[in-house]
Amino acid sequence: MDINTYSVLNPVLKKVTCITMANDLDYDFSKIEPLWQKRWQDLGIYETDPDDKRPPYYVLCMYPYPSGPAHQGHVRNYTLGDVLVRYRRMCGYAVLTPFGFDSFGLPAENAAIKGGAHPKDGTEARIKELKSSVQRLGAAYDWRREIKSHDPSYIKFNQMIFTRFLENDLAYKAEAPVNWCPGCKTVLANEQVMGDGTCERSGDKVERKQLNQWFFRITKYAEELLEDLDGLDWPERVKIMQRNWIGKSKGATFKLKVEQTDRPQDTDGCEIEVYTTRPDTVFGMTYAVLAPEHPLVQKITTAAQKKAVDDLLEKVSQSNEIERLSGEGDTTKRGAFTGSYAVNPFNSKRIPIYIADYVLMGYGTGAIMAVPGEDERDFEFAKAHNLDIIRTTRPPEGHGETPYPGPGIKINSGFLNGLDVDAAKEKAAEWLAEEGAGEKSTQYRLRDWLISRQRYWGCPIPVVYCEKDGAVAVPDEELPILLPDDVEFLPTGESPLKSHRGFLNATCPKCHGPATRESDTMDTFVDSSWYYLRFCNPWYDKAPIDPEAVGRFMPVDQYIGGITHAILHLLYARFFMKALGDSGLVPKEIREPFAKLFTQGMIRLGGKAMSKSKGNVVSPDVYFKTVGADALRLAHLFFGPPQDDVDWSEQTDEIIEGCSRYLRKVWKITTEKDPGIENPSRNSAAFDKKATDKLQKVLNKAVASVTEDLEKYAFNTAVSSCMTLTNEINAAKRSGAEPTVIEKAKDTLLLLLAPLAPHLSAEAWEKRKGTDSLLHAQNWPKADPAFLVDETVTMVVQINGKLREKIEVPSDIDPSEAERLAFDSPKISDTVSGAKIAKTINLAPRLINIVTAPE
RNA sequence: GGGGGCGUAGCCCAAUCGGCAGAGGCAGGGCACUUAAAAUGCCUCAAGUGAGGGUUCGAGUCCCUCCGCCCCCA
Repeated sequence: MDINTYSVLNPVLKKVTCITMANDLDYDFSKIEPLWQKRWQDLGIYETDPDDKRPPYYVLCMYPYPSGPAHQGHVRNYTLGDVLVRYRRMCGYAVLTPFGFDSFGLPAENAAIKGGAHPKDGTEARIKELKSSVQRLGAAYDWRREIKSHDPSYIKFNQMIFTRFLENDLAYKAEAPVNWCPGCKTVLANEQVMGDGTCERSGDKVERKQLNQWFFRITKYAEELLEDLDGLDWPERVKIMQRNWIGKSKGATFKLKVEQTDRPQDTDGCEIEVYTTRPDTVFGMTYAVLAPEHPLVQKITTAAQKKAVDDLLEKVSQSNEIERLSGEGDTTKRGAFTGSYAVNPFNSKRIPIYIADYVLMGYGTGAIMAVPGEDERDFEFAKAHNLDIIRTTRPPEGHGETPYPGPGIKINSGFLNGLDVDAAKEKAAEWLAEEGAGEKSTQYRLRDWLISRQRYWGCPIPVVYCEKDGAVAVPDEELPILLPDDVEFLPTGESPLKSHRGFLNATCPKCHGPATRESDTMDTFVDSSWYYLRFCNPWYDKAPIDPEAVGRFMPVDQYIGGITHAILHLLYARFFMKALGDSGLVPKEIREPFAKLFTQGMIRLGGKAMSKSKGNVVSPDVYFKTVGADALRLAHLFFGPPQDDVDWSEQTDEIIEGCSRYLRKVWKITTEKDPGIENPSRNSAAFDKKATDKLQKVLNKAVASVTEDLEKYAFNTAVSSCMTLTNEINAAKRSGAEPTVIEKAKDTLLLLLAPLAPHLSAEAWEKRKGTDSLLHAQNWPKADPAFLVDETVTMVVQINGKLREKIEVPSDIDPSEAERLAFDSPKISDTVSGAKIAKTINLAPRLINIVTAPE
């Protein structure tokens, strides 16, 4: 036996961790693991074809961005997926287990700007690294199906989908405010804007700017996206996040006439449409507020107020939404009077019109009626600007001066007086409809999906602009539009496509005149919104998606990924499923892509999620070398419930070492020669019956509980059950249990470990059964129910809920007999004698609780 | 500010429907093996469940309040 100590310098913990291991010459994981990885690949046992007769089962881990070698977050994700793949395969399913790379995206381009490799070369190198760590982990994939977003064929079909969306009015171009960094001269995604409103790269103050951009009409599906959540087997918190994101609210819209301006000729007949979720509070409206971006602002601002309004507009243009809605800062400086008034249609009262930063143009109508008596923010604003405050709901006793948004009886509300809030909402909406002044209205917070990116490393949007025909889609036969390779990456912030003549010069498909190509590329969320469909048949060349293969494999039976994608990716993919169906690209019946979702917990280090961008990555490589992939995988499963976060620390290294130790123990037990088997002269009568029975019981219970645990993804307890069985095999050997049963227990242990520690169990199995028998092609073991029930159980006897006695009773004991036994036992009879018994809770054979009556 | 989650031995975590607080691991202690150590095997130690209140015959589990940590939205 060799002993090696490896020193591991953990760059973030700034600490040297020693991993000590003994190399049992037989269990040489560094040889076994690559060998089995190659064998599974060569045998193709995880390759599934459409004509497979077994029932299909689609397991998918989220499409990773190739950021280089894997880190522990990847390890966890692919380990969870692989356990399910191998388990379902042993249960008799034709498992579809593809893998691919979300290979477009900003980091590769930023690296090129900083003087690194061309995004294409850099990305391909990163893919190689990630793929190699994933393969070294031993996760089973059908690599024939590999997809990369930047493959010309994927680009072609991505562009085709865009064209179909354009034809079906699901894609359109419009002006939209974007985050603009004046330093980088580029548009930023929301997540690139820091909390204080500065650019994450240059630190410049981010501005809002209007740009003409491409959108996908996801709002068309707002209601369906909301309703279909109910039928999904997803974590409730993800569904809640999506519901909140879609943000459905019911209310009413109505118009306020604008009056008393200093330019009546401009504003005559001018109206402001407002949206409210509380039409019952209309009589409490004491002012109205427009968003600073509202088109009527300039028109209704009087000469006297112009300076105040312009100052506010200037201030607002420099702040982002988070600042605007945060409620911090001096409220008096966050709004300005326009000098004009509006008329409340309910009571014909004249109210002042303000503009304020807390009203956003993108939500509702961009204008609100302000009810400071019932709304916190309106209240603050009214106080600061000395505006009237009228209550319209009677607050509970002792509520004080503050606004009261809750339920109650309407007051100060004309014809709504005396009604409760809900009835008043209805009645106010009815009144609006009768008067023709407004109507009931449902609003969604969800906005259309802006897919334009002023960047190089993404899928080009297949459109050309022609002086005569305007924006024209590139015909399918001219696709793909590929990115030119001969570009320079300069830190100007401008996409190199914008100045690449060869790329920009195009011919209009309609008039064949000169045209300019669109230089924006697509958001990478587009690529990841349909890759799971392409996986069903990645060889299909007639269309982006093979409807037949999709019909067979979709929806994804188990989708696995991080909670970080709870909103955007999952919502976009759900939208795509519906939009692709309505565009005729997939069968219309499949409306949801992911039947079941599992969100794994984060791996954290230094309080942050482990990721390359945060610079706190711990590579699995050192563990592959020191303890092997199986031990690392087992530890990831054993850390705790897979949905919980894990803090990477010295403790995790200790757990990994413990798992390594455990696997060496398994190897020793399952591969050693047992003398009992070799010596046929010993007959079964000589063996310890009790120890044999005990092993049978533990063995079958382990099968039952591991199966149950795998079904509910309690991998930590599944590992624990395997450890219990292992310990029991050792105990059974010591106490002389029947060798045939011991050998059966060893076989079973390997079967149970097959999904969890695949390499070791496969090798040990082969040593036991010969090269013709492949562990991972075996059937999943079944527990014999005869061994799952115990003949006797320990019955607990309580007095007033406190444990007083334990009695061993037959498990099928008659309840009255059990009660008699309980009362007859000395400890109980001593305590209870003389006391009055109020009642007895009889849960024989598990528990009896005797409740005494107070004296 | 709103929404969601978590809190059990020194540590990571178990605990079906509310029914004996402990399955497993790490660390600690002891024993065996060894010239010795490592490795291995066996044995052993440990909290009353963040705090307070409520419901109940019985609460880690259900309800309320508070504390601490994390995530999402604003």
